[in-house]
Amino acid sequence: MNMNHSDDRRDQMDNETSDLSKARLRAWLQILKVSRKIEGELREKMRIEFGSTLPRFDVLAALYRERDGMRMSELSKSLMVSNGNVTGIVDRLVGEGMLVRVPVENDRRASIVRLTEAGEKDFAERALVHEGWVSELFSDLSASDADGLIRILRTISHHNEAPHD
Amino acid sequence: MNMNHSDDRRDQMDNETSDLSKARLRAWLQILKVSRKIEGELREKMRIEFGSTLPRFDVLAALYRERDGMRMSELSKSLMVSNGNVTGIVDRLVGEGMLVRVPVENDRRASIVRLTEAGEKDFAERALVHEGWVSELFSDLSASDADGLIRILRTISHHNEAPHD
DNA sequence: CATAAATATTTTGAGTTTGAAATATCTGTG
DNA sequence: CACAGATATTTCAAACTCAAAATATTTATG
Repeated sequence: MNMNHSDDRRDQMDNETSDLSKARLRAWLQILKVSRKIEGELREKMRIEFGSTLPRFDVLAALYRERDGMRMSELSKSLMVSNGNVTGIVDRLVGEGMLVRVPVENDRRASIVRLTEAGEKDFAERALVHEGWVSELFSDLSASDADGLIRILRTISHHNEAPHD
Repeated sequence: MNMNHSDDRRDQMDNETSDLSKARLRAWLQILKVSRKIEGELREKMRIEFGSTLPRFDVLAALYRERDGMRMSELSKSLMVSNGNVTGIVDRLVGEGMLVRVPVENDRRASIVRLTEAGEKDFAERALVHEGWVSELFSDLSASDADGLIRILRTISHHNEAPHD
């Protein structure tokens, strides 16, 4: 009966802080837990089976989807890592003969990175094995739960989308 | 009509590879995408608001839940990172006056790491702000979707639990 | 056309991360 | 008690990661 505006707001905050907010925090911590666990498993398998690493696999995967190659900036945006980071990974993959840097016509600042023939062939094989690993690690995930998971995660991604370009 | 055993198996594999297996791979990629995006946001906020980092926050959080302190090995197991990693993070947090290393009675190999009074106070404040950030980043996540997400992710965690110790 | 601003990439320095090796200590077996 | 193996932690080298600074080039503006 004696509630004023600040009481209202405080009560609302308290509820949010102790219930929904906590549930979201738990959800985030669970996402973190699963992604760390799975990344750890995949990293070890990559190392043992392919003598390679996850970041390299990610770069190869991005370039396998874009057979005409990508610019460094496109690559770093697509992988959500910094430009400087991609430089190092690509350097190593070039050293391994998986990638080549191709100069861009009419823009000498930029270069296109693309898979070599060997890189394409190697990655195609690795991708199949990788998919098998993931399916195994997620073998308790039914088709409907997979769909549910994707739907829920998309609502989160969309909210945190890069401000409209 | 003319199917033999190997045909059966191949068809089954093909179905799994092209359907359930692909759905699970998509689910994994979506987990990865969300966790990278959210980690990036939180990293930036940590840096700007607290002049600190996520790994340090994670260590403080683990020790805030265990006020009597933890051993280095417990800490690294709890955070799912390597021993050597924790050593460096703890070194820096000790340097900042947030943590202390306390020798363990009867075992001179080990030491217990725990929050200092200042560390406890600082972290308590940061944790509240952090929870607010997460709730904001997850603001499109309803209570029931948060619960659904947690349930599904738990089925994945449990499958990949450390082999019973 | 000069040149300021924008863009693409690399370099740099600090921090994080791993896996393996090294160090120190403890425990169990003879 | 000796000492082999187990355990706890640190050290190490290589890789990854970021944010900021530096470099090179292009574009737009006066």
